Amino acid sequence: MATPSNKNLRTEVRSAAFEQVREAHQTETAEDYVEMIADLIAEKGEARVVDLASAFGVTHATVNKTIARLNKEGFVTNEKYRSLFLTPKGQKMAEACKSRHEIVVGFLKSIGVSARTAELDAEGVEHHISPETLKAFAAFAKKKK
Amino acid sequence: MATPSNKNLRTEVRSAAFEQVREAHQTETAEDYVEMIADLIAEKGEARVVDLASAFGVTHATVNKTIARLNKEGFVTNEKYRSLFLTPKGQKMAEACKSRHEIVVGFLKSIGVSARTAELDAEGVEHHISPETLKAFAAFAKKKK
DNA sequence: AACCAATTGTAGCCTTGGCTAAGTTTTTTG
DNA sequence: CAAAAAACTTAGCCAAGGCTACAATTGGTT
Ligand SMILES: [Mn+2]
Ligand SMILES: [Mn+2]
Ligand SMILES: [Mn+2]
Ligand SMILES: [Mn+2]
Repeated sequence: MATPSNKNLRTEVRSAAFEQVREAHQTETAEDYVEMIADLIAEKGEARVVDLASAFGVTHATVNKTIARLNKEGFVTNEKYRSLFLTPKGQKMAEACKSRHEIVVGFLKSIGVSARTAELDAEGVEHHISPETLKAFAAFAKKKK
Repeated sequence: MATPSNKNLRTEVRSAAFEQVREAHQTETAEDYVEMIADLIAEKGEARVVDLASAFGVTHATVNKTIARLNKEGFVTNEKYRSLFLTPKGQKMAEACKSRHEIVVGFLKSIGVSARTAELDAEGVEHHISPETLKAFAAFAKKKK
C-alpha cells in the first residue's frame, strides 16, 4: 500500500492536477467572454463594451483591455467605437462553452441544488471539468430526467 | 417568460456568479497551500519550501513569495531557512479544505468518474462549490455508498 | 448645427502568481 | 572539518486582470 511507486503516483497526480488548474485559469477569461458575446448578440443583436462590463461586474476599462488580448489571440474582431464580433474560432469556442455551461447547470440541479446556486457555482466549476467528467454529468442528468 | 423582472434576475445572477468566481480565485492559493502544508507535516513531519514547489509544480521562488503573503495574512509562520508551520487560523482552514477536497473527490467517483480524473478535476472544482452544493455532493456520495 | 450624455479608448497604477538569476545559509559528505 | 550540495532568500522581470482618471468619439436632443 505505501510502496514507493504508489507514493510517486500520488505525487505525480498531485502536481498534474495543479497544472491542470493553472491551464484552466488561463483559458477561463477567453471562454467566458466569447460565451457572453455570443449571448449578447443572440439576445440584443449586438455586444458592446458596456454590456460586457455590466454582465461581468467589472469596469469598461477592464473589458477593453481583455478584448484587446482576445483580438490578438484571434477570438474577437473589433473596430474602434464599434460593437464586438466573434471570429469563427471564437464562435466555435462560444458554442462549446455554452453547451458545457448548460450541462453543468443541469447536472447540479439534477442532484438537488437550487436553480440559483446551480447558476452561481456552474460559472466557476465549468472550467475545471474534464471531458470525462462532463460526459458523466451529462449522462447522469439525462438518466435522472 | 420574457418579462423584464425575469431578465433583471438573470442579469443579477449572472454578475453575482462572476463575482463569486473572482472571490474564489482570491482565496484559492491560500487554501491549496495550507492544505498542502498540513498534508506534508502529517506525511513527512515537516513542510519545506522545496516540498511545496515540487508538489505544486512551480519554482521555489514562487513558493517563497506566496509564503510571504500567507504569513502576512496570518495563515503561516516561518523563520528564515526553517520549515513552515500553520497558525491556528491556517490549521482550521486546512482541515475544512481537506474535508471539502475529499467530499468532491468521493462524489466524482460516485458518479462514475475514474479515480485519476476525479483527483485531477477536484483540485479546481473544490474552490467553486458553495456550501449548498457541497452538502448535495456529500449526501449523494453517502447514499450511493 | 450645436450641445450633452453615453460610450469607447488610453494611460498608468496595483496585486497576484509565474519565471530566471544570483547570493546566503544550512546540511551532508568525503 | 572543509568542500560540495542542497535548500532558502532576494531582486527583478513578465502577463493577466483588476482599478481610477482623463481623453476622444458617437449619437440623440433641442
Ligand atoms: Mn465561467
Ligand atoms: Mn459560463
Ligand atoms: Mn485546489
Ligand atoms: Mn477556478
